[in-house]
Amino acid sequence: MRIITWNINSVRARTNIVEQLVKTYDPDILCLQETKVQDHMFPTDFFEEIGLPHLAIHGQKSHHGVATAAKAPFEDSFKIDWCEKGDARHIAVKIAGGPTLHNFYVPAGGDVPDPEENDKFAHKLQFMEEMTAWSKGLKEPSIVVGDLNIAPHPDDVWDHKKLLKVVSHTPIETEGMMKMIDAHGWVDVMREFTPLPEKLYSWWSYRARDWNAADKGRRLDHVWVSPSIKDTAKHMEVARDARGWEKPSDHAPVIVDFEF
Amino acid sequence: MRIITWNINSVRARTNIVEQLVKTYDPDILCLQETKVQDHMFPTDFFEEIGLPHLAIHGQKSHHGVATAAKAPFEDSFKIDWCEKGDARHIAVKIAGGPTLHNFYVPAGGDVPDPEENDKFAHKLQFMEEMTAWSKGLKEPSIVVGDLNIAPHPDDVWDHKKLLKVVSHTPIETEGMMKMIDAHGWVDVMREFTPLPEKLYSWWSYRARDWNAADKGRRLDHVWVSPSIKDTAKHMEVARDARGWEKPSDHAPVIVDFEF
DNA sequence: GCCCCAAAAG
DNA sequence: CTTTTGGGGC
Repeated sequence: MRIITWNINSVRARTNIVEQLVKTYDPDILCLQETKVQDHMFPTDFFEEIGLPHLAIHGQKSHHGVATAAKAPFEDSFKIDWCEKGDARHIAVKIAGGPTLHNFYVPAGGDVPDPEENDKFAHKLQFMEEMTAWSKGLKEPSIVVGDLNIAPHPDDVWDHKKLLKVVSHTPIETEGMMKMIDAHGWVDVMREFTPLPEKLYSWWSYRARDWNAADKGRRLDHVWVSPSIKDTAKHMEVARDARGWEKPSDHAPVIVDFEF
Repeated sequence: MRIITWNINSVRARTNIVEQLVKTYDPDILCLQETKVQDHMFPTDFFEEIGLPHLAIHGQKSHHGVATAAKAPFEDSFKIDWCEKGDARHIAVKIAGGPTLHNFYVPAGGDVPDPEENDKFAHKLQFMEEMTAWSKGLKEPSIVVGDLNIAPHPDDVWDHKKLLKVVSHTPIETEGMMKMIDAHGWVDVMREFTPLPEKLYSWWSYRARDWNAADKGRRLDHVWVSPSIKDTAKHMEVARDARGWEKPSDHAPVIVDFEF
């Protein structure tokens, strides 16, 4: 079973590359973030046409929004309202004969890494705290995927020192993420297959002139599994080629194959 | 010598179909209206690549804008500032070994066909008056092309009666256009090749569900020549197919072949 | 409908 | 750099 997670940066503006991803990498389940579309305007017909007719979507106008699309029906699906903000940042599905799959879009956190001065950063930290508490209490085997907007390790960014004061790689965020991982014993699947200290990125800014040559990337996207199902993950790759497709997202898809 | 006039509704948003037009219909001179781009941002490289490297452009930010592109150099080019508004609505070129070619974008005129209530309609009427006076004084053989935003004859619109109170087909506009034609003795080339009462359109609204089947068109685009060079026009067609291309303009190109 | 622009957001 | 929105224009 192949699961792909991808921050698509508007699903309606990028049906072309979603189709290209599905044709090229053939996911069984596709988890999207930043769909930027209300549920009643979601392109359901398109997902049917590309062979992923089963949808669990949680969207809002303009911002955020997540969607999980699959070849086969889910046993169940539900949303969690993190920070009681009504934001569309999470959707969970129960995979038939498999674990529960949580699709997250964690707040980016704005520019200033100070919760006193920047409400968006405070929101990001509170979101992580709630995820940490939730991780601690979580009993059933689960998968967390999505854009968590934090690159936790020095080798998850192109320049550790330069990024220590840049939101996504500040100590309060990276240490918070490690606490969240410890709270459940989450297994960082990407790093199981590409161990430290190898560089590993999933995001390259639109603003860079030549993103590929400059390679100033960050690993903002993640796939975590409960320790009890660690060995079900058989393969991982970052589909870096998709970052170079026509009208790309600034994120690359992360692909993981499981055997449940 | 093939001349094509086309309201392109943003030249930068439609380089694809400009290329398709050039490949399909191979104009020697292409006159565009509503280029919507300042001169320093005009896609000159693109026009070089498609074989029309010689440019006379008159643009402004956001609105209006005309451009005349050709395979061969012009002998001269100049602009006229109609109504002293500084609008980019005209560019003229002297064709080597041929007449002077005037490329116009006449004001659309807003919604309410009353010059007292609607400044845009007053502007349109004043523009026509200035063009009429200019036509009267014009000595050298000339060609006028462009989006004149008036469909003068009953068979230039899909429903004459329904459009009598709709800007582009009101009596004050259609009669004004006939006066302008008389002022110079302009020969309406499109109607030489497709005589009344045959229906002839060059524009179909974006808002129509199925523009082709409904066929609620108007002839807003024109090609006129001085009476002395009437017989140099050898062929005319409206490239209606272009209205159905990918991301179309709401206007179709008008093609005229000349032998100077 | 579809273009432009200006803001806000990433 | 790229997306969204809402307003203006046609």
